Amino acid sequence: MANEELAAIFAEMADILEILDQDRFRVGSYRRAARVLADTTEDIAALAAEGKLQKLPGIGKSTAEKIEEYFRTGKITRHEELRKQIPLGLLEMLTIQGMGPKTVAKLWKQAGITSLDQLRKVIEENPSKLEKIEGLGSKKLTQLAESITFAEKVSGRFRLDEAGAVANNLCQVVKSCKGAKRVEVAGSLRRQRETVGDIDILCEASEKYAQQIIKTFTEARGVTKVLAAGGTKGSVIVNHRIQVDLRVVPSESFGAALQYFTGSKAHNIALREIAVKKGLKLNEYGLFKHDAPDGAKPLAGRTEEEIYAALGLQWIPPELREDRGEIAAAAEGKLPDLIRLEDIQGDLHMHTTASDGANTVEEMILACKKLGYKYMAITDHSKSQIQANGLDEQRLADHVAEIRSAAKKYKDILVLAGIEVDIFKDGSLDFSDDILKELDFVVASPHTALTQGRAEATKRLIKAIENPYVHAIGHPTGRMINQRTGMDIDIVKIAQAAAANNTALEVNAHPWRLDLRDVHIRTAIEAGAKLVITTDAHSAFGGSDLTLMHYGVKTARRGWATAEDVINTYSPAKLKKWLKR
DNA sequence: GCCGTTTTCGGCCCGACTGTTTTCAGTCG
Repeated sequence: MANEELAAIFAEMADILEILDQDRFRVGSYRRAARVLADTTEDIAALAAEGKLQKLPGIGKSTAEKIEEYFRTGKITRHEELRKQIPLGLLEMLTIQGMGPKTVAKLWKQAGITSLDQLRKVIEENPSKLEKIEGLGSKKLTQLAESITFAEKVSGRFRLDEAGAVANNLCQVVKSCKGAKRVEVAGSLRRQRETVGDIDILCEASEKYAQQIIKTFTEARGVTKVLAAGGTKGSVIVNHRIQVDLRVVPSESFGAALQYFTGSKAHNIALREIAVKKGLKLNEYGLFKHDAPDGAKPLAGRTEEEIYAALGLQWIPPELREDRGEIAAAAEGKLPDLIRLEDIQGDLHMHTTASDGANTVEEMILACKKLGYKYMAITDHSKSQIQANGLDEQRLADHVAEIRSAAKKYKDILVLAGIEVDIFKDGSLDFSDDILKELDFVVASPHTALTQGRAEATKRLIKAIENPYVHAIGHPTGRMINQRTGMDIDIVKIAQAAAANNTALEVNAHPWRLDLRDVHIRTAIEAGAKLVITTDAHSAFGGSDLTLMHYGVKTARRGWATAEDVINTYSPAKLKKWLKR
């Protein structure tokens, strides 16, 4: 995908410039451009062709020219030139914790080390070679060696379910400490990004308890390494895998610290720039007058709300804090009224023992009732999903009869008889229209041929969207987080087709999927498409179950979704009407 | 390299922790 390739190129140029110790503001500009390019669902090639690249924030004349060159020639001359100026192995060295551009440059220029492999060998076999380098003592070398080993074992980012479990355990440990008041998760986990790199925990406590709380934290069960343990901050590795940072802050700064450590970094920078323009200074202790002396009383800091208010902004929900336009919206009082878990009235994608689920139709009905749902749809797999025990026409007929019979027993929940029908690679479906039209709810999903190209994949999904008997497209890209990227789709075209045909696009809530993803959701809404948030549950409770809904809701919030955008917030009557559309 | 209802030039966010510094640089978030 061009967006990601371009983002990678600008990020790499920033890295190289940093190693070469060039203008740090230019480095910052390249990094911002990289982030904006990675975030946007706009068709960059089209913008380039129309000369409209500069409407993207952070893209100016020079960057626009580079992007245009990329589409014209397939490369960026400045990028190629920069790559010739350093050994490319340095870029890999830069990814190691504790090693930044200055250290990489020193190792390269003073010791001739140009790759991670080489560095590891030198530290192991001949560390005296590095002694002459200023700033690299034995402790630093040990730390670097450990970081290299750690990087080999651990793959970058963690899914929300993995990180959430670790965070909950450690929050309990911190909460149990003497003097600990509020304990909150911050960072990308609070923003509910689809993956998180590390976990940030914040604890409200007075200064006299801080040291002991940090100590208890660094000695918690599961901690396999202590990276730092200061007076207000502790940092550990849990289970040899994931880094967890704890900050202990006093009550009067708790809101400021929560805001600060929730990020994102880009959001915070934008916020602090607003503060500066107002003659103020924002840090993790509060909002101050620009020239306030140390120890001055903050203008705001106890809660996040008062900080945003003092900056002239609506409070911004964490899921929106990505510097994707939320600050301008908050300044105008135009933030969306985001969907909440309580808005969800039913689940419209789930499986039973009829295909590959663990529970019967009636068990799923009881589980949905227990969650307070007013309606539900049972959507087992279609016949080509042989490995998932997909239903053929005859078994489907029996299954539907069973659902309708069970539904009659439960008057207080509307039970829809549905199917998750496979979308083949050409966009045709696993059942004929004659079969589909007899069903109450049809989710059409791609399960195979997930590596086809963008144009083909887009055409495929649009064909399914245009089928009059299809109500929703299930996990539209088929991606599995940290496992497979799924299909590259033209979300604008797909959303336009979905809006025109009144077909909903699924936000699959399973933390392994989260598909559609946040930026797709936002684009889909802007194009007028409706969403349906579902769990794709394969059991009633305990595992891949109906309670995963909150992940989908939070992902939808990250896509700026309101309840009105999501069909399973409708009342039963409104939903019934929508189904007959 | 970007950006502008104080600027088209001259700014560009802020602090903790570590290691090796005898007063601070580098890294991180």
